[in-house]
Amino acid sequence: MAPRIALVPDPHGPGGRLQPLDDAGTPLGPPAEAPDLAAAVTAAERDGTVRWVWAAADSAYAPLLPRLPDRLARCHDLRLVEALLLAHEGRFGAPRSLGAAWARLRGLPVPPDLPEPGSAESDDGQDTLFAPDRLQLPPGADPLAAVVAVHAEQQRRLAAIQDDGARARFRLLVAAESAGALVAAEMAYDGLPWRADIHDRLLTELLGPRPGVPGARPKLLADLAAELRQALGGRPFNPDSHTQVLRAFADRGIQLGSTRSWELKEVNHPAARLLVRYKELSRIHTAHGWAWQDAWARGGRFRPEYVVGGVVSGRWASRGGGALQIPRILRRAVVADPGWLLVVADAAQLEPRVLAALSQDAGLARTAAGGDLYEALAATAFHGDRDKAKLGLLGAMYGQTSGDIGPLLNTLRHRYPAAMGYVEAAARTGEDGGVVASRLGRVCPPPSADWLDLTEAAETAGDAGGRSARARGRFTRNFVIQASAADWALALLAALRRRLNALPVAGPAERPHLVFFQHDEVVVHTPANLADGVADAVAAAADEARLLVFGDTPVRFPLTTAVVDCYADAK
DNA sequence: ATGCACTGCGCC
DNA sequence: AAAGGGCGCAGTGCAT
Repeated sequence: MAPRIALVPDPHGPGGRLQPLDDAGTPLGPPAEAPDLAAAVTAAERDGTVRWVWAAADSAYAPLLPRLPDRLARCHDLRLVEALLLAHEGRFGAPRSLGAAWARLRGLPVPPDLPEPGSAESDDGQDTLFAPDRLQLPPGADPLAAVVAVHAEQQRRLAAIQDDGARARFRLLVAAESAGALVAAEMAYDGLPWRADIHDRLLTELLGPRPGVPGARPKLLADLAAELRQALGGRPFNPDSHTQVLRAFADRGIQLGSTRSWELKEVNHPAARLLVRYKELSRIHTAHGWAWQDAWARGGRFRPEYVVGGVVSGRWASRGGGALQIPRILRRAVVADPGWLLVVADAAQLEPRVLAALSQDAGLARTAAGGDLYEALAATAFHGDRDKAKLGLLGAMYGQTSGDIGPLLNTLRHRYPAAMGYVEAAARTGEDGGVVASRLGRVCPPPSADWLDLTEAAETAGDAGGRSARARGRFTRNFVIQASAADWALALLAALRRRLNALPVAGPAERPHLVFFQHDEVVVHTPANLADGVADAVAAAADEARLLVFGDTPVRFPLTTAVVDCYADAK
């Protein structure tokens, strides 16, 4: 049984080609033609655990999903791994497609990555040098040979990492990132249960009935706009226009610095209250209203596209539908199918726990060894004031210096020197133009050329350089934490996915599956009778992630888990 | 008509 | 004196 198999689907039709490999990526025997790729893949998975090697999940796995009875166990996603390796090797942002990696290997001109479909620069068809399949291989190149060659080279680059611990962690990152590719493709395929009728009822309550004319302002929103106009003297203006709003308020003698809602909330005038309400409702209408439902949530499922590694910190991004910004109020519409339940689990206070584990600060680790970290922190260092403890720690992690936070930071520095030293060292590295890395070795982007110009000129050109340096310090300070939290979350996803696939079920249609993932929170859609088992699996996966990513640490990463019908009932 | 910068706000 | 990290998306207003 080959431990790895390179896989290339035929661009048209159900077939493909397979090439068994050893762990170093060396071919074991000749390639095989598979007239039915899904059947061949399924048969290979029955024989034993395979790590599938492919150019990218969206081209190799997504088309296969509808035809697979079971989900694949493991993969090595060349595009994602290429990006991790390039950053690790100090070549952040170099093209990462199969064709680009292959061209680098052969010393040929490297094709740029294609812009994402749907993005502004996306303009297919003018590319004659490379095939328009996003792999960016030149016409005539053998995709399977390229996959095999690039994979072997990636394995060589991974093996070349000198430090044993760093190499092991980076390999874990490669496996976890690749597992993320599986999860993302599966979640896009399965979709998040979405009750259009409930969504519609919520919108109608908040905004009034759906306007007959698309784009028209719903009744309650129009009423609010009219009230607002009256409150400001009756002259018509567009409440969506910042400049017109500022002018309308100024005409009544109210000087606003901006139209931000936190500023409006401090203005003692009826119009300010109305405008805040208008903005809240208008946002729901424009961002998650009927047009959104038509575009993204049809057939009982919300189907966004997830972008693994879309954020430099390793967090996921999404394309379309604002998947990672679903307003809390609309979570009412996320309801399990009849006979099914949602298991919703989120990591409590993930980032401060990550800081405690990263820095190995004994004192902070003690506060992170159990339940409420902020409570424990408050009891130890802030005379029981939980708000202060939370504010101070968040400020330390974000690089905040404003407000009354100075004394809190001083307390933290005194009590938790290792933890504060850790983030401050990361900030200094960033201010000096260096790069930092997550626990598993995801490396942050280097400063831009503009940044270097600006900071080098700082002494002569006033404060802009210094301000820019401090901004980069805040970025690297936060990066080490946010990216290490993303490491942990990816490990959690991978472990949870494996555990879900191992649960005994009557058939594929009865299998619990991940339907949502948002930085530190997962949602599993499961047949009701399996919900307890799923909850146990999530808890076990969280502890497994802790051990994998942070090893022997007293810090715990507890989950808040709820088994519910409706997502909105989870909190 | 289309692109871009900017503002503002939803989520973590 | 002020100084909070990361995103996606929609709307305005100006430039082309």
